[in-house]
Amino acid sequence: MRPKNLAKEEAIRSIALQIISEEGLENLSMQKLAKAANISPRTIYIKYENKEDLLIKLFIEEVLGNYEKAILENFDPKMAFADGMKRLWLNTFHYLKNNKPAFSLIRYGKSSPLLNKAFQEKNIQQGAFFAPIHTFLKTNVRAGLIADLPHDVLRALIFSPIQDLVAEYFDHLDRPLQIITEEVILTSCEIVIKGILK
Amino acid sequence: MRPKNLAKEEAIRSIALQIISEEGLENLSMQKLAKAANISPRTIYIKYENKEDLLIKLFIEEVLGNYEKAILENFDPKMAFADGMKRLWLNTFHYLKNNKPAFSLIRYGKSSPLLNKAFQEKNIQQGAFFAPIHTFLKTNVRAGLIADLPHDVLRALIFSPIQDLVAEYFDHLDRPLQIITEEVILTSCEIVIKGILK
DNA sequence: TTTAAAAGTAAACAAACGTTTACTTATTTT
DNA sequence: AAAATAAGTAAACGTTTGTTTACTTTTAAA
Repeated sequence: MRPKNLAKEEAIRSIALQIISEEGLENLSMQKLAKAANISPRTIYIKYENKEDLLIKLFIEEVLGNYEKAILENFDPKMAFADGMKRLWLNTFHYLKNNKPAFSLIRYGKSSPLLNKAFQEKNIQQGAFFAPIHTFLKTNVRAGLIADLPHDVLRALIFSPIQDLVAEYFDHLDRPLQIITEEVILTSCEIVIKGILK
Repeated sequence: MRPKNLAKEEAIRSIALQIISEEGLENLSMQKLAKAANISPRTIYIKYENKEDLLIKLFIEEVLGNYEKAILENFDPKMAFADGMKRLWLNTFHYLKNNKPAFSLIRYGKSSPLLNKAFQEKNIQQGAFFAPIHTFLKTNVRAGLIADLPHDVLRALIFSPIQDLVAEYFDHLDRPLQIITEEVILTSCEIVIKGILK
């Protein structure tokens, strides 16, 4: 039998992300994607059941999977709190800043009911994404080092600013004065650490 | 001449938001909207040039306009820093929690290139949204009370957590234990204040 | 009371949509 | 070398898309 062309699978994913990033999820169509990837629409349906299946797999497996791997690089839940935080923030900053298409779909993951629902289900059924971060926060709460708040609340306090800072990095990209630098990220991280430490 | 039916205009806006919130921006169509609002598609085009115009006006004028008004209620840039922060956080929490359709479109404003671009342009050309907050932060930076960082960075540090907490409020709505309460919001606000104060 | 004109409707337009049908190509196994 | 079969294509399916055309209704002003 004929073996599948992995380059075409990769093209489907990367070009879908590119369209979403440049034109928006609401302007992604199967036919546009096929044309841009230089394949027949039918080829997409070999790998994916339908458009929703494509979007969900792209989001959960491709984007969130890679994002998780990148964020957790050189991170260990047993690190000292401030060190762990800085590692996570810098990993997030560098990965997202160099992967705008992935970042775009991640943002849609919080807007689109389809993607948000898929994320919740995955998070409940198959063990949470970013489990080491869960451990990290729990450990530091138990050690009495940081505020004793539910995990989801801590996550919002600690990681939403860095995601918004990356968004600002992209928004300011074409302006003369680039304000979101690694130095600003580290300063911001220290501010967040200061707030959360008891 | 026949006067325009304001109830129909209002229906267009509120039902559009409802569809976006329940089915996603990517599933809003002019025909679906017309049918749900019990009007002819043509009627939408009396008030709006086209679909993009509708979305932009809905986002900028309707949603962000009301959001701004609600957030700034009983707020004064001259308030003490902690008081101002708590006022802004509580206003945000109460308004968004009671206006899920508006919150949905606000989230799309950070995902969708169309809406994000419209926001940037409006923010630059016609004076910034949330100008009193700008003043508030600037004043407190100048007074040496809070970290001296660019306004956009301060905004990310201070307001992205509350928006994410509201998202979690909605995500947890149907679960037995509601964790995002006003008490949690105030505790979180104090943590953010502690971090940002010099 | 007629008239001007915007508001509004029902139905239709071409184009694009998600998806499938009918078929060809390429490769492994026999 | 033949048979089996998944990968892949080109073209089309019926539906829905955003938008418009042709027309009717409703009101304020003349």
